[in-house]
Amino acid sequence: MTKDLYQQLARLGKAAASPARLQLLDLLCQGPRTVESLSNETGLSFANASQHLRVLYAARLVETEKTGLFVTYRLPDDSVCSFFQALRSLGEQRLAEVESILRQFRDAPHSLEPVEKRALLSRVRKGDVILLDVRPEEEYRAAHIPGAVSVPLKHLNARLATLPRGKEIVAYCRGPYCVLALEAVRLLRAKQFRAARLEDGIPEWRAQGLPVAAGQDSR
Amino acid sequence: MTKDLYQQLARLGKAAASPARLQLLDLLCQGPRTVESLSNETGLSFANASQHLRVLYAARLVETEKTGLFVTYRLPDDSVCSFFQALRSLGEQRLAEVESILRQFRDAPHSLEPVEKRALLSRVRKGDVILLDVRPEEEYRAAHIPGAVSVPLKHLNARLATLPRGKEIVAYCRGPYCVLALEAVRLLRAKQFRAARLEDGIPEWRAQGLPVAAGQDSR
DNA sequence: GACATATTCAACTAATCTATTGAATACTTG
DNA sequence: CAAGTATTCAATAGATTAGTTGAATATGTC
Repeated sequence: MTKDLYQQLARLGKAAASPARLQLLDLLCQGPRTVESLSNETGLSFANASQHLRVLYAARLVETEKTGLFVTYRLPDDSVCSFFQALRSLGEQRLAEVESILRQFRDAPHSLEPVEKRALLSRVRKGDVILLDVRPEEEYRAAHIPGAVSVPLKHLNARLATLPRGKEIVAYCRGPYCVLALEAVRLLRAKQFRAARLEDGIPEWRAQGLPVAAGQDSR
Repeated sequence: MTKDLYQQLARLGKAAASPARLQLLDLLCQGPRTVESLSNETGLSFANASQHLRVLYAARLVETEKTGLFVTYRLPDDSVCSFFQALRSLGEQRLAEVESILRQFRDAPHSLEPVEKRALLSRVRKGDVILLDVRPEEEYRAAHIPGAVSVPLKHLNARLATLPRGKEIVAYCRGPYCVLALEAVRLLRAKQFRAARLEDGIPEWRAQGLPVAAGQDSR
């Protein structure tokens, strides 16, 4: 009977055994997306992305919703993202290569200290700090830190004029291993803005019991 | 750079993609063991068990220690067992087949209600309840619930005479999916003992912050 | 109904994985 | 040093997986 258990759990292990599928899961942690969007974001060919999504679907790790021509893939509940984070945590503890990658992110200049996150929220509410969400807007709409402004990295240059120079700017993206916020901070500081990177993405933020909003930018 | 991350995490996924390796990890959660012991307990051939252990070693999920002819495999730290439990938890939430297996265990007669575990400890200390650890003795020595008596299932019949009839007996083994305690309870009740099964194994017990002892039975 | 679009399927090739078998290695014992 | 024991390695065959290519399917538009 317990052979069955290991057989079933191995289904999940197999689903997690491909770099492509892990990247898809990581993206879906930020919010639901279509196959086209996932293909674009990951660089996988269309057919290949679809194939991997079917594998994840067979393992019950994703759900689908069809709207007209478009199929939207989403994570069925938090357990899948929690599992992805457990896998990543294990990697951080057991694999020097993962620790090294994380170290590179953390040693990058202008990373926010692991400050009390609620203090950050408070300063954002007071207007003392501008919080930028530099992910693609569909991810912002799915979930974002309250008070954050959506300025996708690819639009950052065009939006610089709208950013106040006198205030500190904190940028975040998909989490500890995402380069978007690093890039944004680099760009902002090159233009003499005071900027820093927040390591947390939405899943990490949510896991700490911190508040999360959704929908359009309320500005 | 983040492609690297997924590549590295996929190493861990691949290690977890085999039923045989998951069973080995599950056993090692109970304590260190030799190849021979692992082979016997899992039913894998010697060479096959060794091969899978080498894969786990390459993924940095196990460590080895050689003593004379014998190689002892162990989990390097709690993160590996925590990951196994995260995988199992995901299975419980996402796979009907895993939920069904768990249901079969929970619906078995004479399973202890998820009672306050500290109350159980108290009653064991008072001598009101006899707590039996029915795993192989080497697992008991590695770690056990304080106050538990080691009576491996295969020796239970021979040890019946030493068990008091007037007291309640609670048996536990490797965790929610282990049949040893179910079998022990069945046997005990057939001989008119008052017996029940505790679902928790040592990893589950430890994860709840409950105390764990190690070494020989102190009776 | 033809055409366009989004997605999935099927077939193929190459790579990877699993279990077995027999050999090799490392260590112990007499 | 030979023999025994525990473990790992290498080779093999068969099974499974990954990515590509082209076809098929489902839906929308005109």
